[in-house]
Amino acid sequence: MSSSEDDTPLVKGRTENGVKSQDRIPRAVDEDMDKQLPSNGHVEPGVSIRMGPVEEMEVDPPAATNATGKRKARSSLTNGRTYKEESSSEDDKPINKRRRTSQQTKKAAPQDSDDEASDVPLVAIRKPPKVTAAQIGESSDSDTPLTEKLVKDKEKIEKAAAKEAKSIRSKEKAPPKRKQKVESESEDDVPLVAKKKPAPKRASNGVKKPKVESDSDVPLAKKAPAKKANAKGKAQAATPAKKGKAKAKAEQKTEEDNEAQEEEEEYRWWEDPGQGDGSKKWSTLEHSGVVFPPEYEPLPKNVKLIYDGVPVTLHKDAEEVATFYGSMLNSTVNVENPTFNKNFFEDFVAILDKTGHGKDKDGKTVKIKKFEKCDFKPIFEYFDAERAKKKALSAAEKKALKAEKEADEAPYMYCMWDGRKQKVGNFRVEPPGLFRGRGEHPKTGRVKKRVVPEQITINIGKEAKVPEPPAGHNWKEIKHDQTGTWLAMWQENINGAYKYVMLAANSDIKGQSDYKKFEKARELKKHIDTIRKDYRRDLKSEKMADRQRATAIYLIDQFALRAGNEKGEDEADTVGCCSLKYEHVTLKPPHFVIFDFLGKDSIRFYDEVQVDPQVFKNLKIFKKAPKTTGDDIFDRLTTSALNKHLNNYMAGLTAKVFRTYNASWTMARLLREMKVTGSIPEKVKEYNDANRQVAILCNHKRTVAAGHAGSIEKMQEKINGLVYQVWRTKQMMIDIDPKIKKKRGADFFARPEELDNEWVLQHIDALVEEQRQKITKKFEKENEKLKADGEKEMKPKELDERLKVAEDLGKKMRKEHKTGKVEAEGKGPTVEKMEANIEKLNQRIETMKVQMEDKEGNKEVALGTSKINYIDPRLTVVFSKKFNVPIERFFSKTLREKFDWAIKSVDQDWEF
DNA sequence: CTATGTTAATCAGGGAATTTGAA
DNA sequence: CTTCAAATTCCCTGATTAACATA
Repeated sequence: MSSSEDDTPLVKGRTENGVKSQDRIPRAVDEDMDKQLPSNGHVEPGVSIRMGPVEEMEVDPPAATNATGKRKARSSLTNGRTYKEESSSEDDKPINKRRRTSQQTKKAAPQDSDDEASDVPLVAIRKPPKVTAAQIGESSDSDTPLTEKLVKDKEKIEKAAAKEAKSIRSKEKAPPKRKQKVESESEDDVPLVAKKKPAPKRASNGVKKPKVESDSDVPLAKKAPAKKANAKGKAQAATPAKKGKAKAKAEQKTEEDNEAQEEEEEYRWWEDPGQGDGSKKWSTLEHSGVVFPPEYEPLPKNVKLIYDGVPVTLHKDAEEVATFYGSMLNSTVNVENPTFNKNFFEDFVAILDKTGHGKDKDGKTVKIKKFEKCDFKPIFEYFDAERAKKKALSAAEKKALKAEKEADEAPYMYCMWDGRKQKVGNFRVEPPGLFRGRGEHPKTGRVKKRVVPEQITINIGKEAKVPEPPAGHNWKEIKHDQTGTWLAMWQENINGAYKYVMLAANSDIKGQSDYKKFEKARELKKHIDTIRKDYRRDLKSEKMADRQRATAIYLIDQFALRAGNEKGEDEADTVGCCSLKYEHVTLKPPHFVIFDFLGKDSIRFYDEVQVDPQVFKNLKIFKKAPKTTGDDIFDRLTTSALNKHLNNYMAGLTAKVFRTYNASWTMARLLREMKVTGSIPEKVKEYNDANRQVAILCNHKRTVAAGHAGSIEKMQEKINGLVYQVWRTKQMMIDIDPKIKKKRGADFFARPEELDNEWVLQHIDALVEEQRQKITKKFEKENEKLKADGEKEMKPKELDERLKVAEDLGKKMRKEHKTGKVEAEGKGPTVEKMEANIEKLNQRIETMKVQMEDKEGNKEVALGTSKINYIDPRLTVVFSKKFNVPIERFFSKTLREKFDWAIKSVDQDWEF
């Protein structure tokens, strides 16, 4: 921690704007942040001005701390209310964020009480932009704060339990289904064997077939039986009685197959102490190179781009670009993006200029000048039809096609890495197309060119046979770089980015780095206290650079921000911690901060949090005039400086480790606190809830499904229908026993307000319509049958007759609604029976409500990313073992493969 | 800047869950 | 009313590749 270095003014400071923050924070600033500073409050580097004891710095008015203030601040949070009620923007806030706020504010331990408000005029508080409506979706949330919902989790479970239990029952009751599933599973696994089997066959015509494949294949098959007993024993041990017999058996079988294969050569690298400490990643490496996408197939003669009403013939290369666009007309995200269209058209015209423009049917040149005059519809329709054709193929044909493709690609799917067979990840060269940069990427829509072998560098063992480039071509270069983990590489034409062919996630090498990642995060545990202590101290450092750094680490640690490297002009304008700009952080006295910015992938990060008063103060300083919109908040901090500092605490510690650490730590805590006693589905739900909290912490989002609003509405309608049914049943009670009205009170029998007259009438109409539809459908079907049997059809009059049932229903219900009297239904109706019915209905209403809330709260949270990248898989394995839930409930097949090391390496006492 | 890994959302396809229909 | 199968909807997975972090 060489402070002199931190001290040095950074070249990178935003001096262009004349905005330069002072190296040191003059006391005056801290005490009176209002006071304008000279824009060049620059102090000679190296001349350390001691500003007196740190304590003095916090003697600012707000720092007149006391325990009361502290408690006050806390309590106002704990119930998650005080702040919420003040928050004018609450309704605009995404639902998951609300939960986040309440949960996270708790995290930020307030230290000093703070009446900063009096101290400084408020920085303008921005409301969250309305733009976000789409992202946020219609917050149909009631006024129930989600905090409360969290607290009510237990209740939820109980309610959900009914449903879940049902689903178990149905599962257990349906052996055929299960069997089917098992079969398909085993079928799924078989190809693993089969996949490799066709390979040798193909070798004869493929020529390229490396002997690697067959080498590994043969012994596998031979040795397999030896392991069987072992595998069987394991499978049984791991999955005690719980499982249905059929399933257990089938699974055992497939696992056998798998394990027989995998385990044969299994290298339990996580038990190998000397593993992976050098930079040399392999000694021998054999592989077959890459698969190129198919050549462009010209459109049929009758399918053409139409320009200005004229069908035009294009040169093959230009036509290909036209098809890139034409085939994606249904992708509104792109086609309606002006930048996308502009970029595409620019590149399209460039190609046309090179290859010649279009020709009409007489061979006359048609110059393509205006995007608006291009009509790609015929091309789109052609592709659409092709897609449909493919879809319409019979299952057998599809299977055959798939098998063929697999056979062709088989040689590329695996490589030999230090003699062990390993799966390759992305062995297919990315096909040409239009670049789909996310967010407002300035280059979105540009043509991503076809990659030729001459661009591709191959990395392979010295002794290995170099894969043949396609006929008539050469590789760019052959390397034998043992420090690299890639097999092939090329540079893409849009951003000049490097693309690597590497091993699959389930490979040893990837597993090892995954393992190391989590071990590193675990190691952070040992240092986190020191780090936190230090940054809290440095929040008050008199050196601007230190103070900024401390503040940044605080944010990264507390709110899981990313590091935030600087970005170039031709990239989407997104930020992380170090690149936060003036407008991304809004201060809201006394010590709330609103973050609102676009993070990685242009995903919005919006959060209102409570921060340490000193952090609040610091941010205010960092935002001080003359800084304004567009200026860096951390103008004296770079990610590399930050990481360099972190590295002092622990080798290899960087900003991103905090995300891993906090995510896994959070998960560990949640799982530890969990004492579930319920059924397996209940436990799974609990796990998922914890997973969700981590996802929220990391701000992992997904786009709201297209039909989401609709399905929520549908659910709400269903609930309302049930509520109405409850009302009807209650009236039946009166019908049976008029005296009961007095006994139970009028309130009990009142129709809930949300079901107003208009709604009821509409509801009745809907019910009637539903009935009519049903009856009509049935009628038509019967008629069809009669016709098929050669008998004469029923007359339309018959239908009318039948439809009367529906009409009668409508009449009856409208009358009920008008009079408020409902005749008791069912045989031998009694008050008790009605009560029971109501109970049942209410039960259903409750479960549906829970379901709906879950769905709503989930609509934009993606659980997968945290599960794949942030949550130490060993936590899940431990949970699975401890609570006796099969790991399959948490990890899909691919994840089980990826986390093989975790599944095999821990027992239930392991801790993160 | 270059190079190499890691993390991330999206999309299409398919399997699972649910509903519907018929016996 | 139950059961079973077909139809439909829903949701998860896996593949893809962009976008980040880091040295």
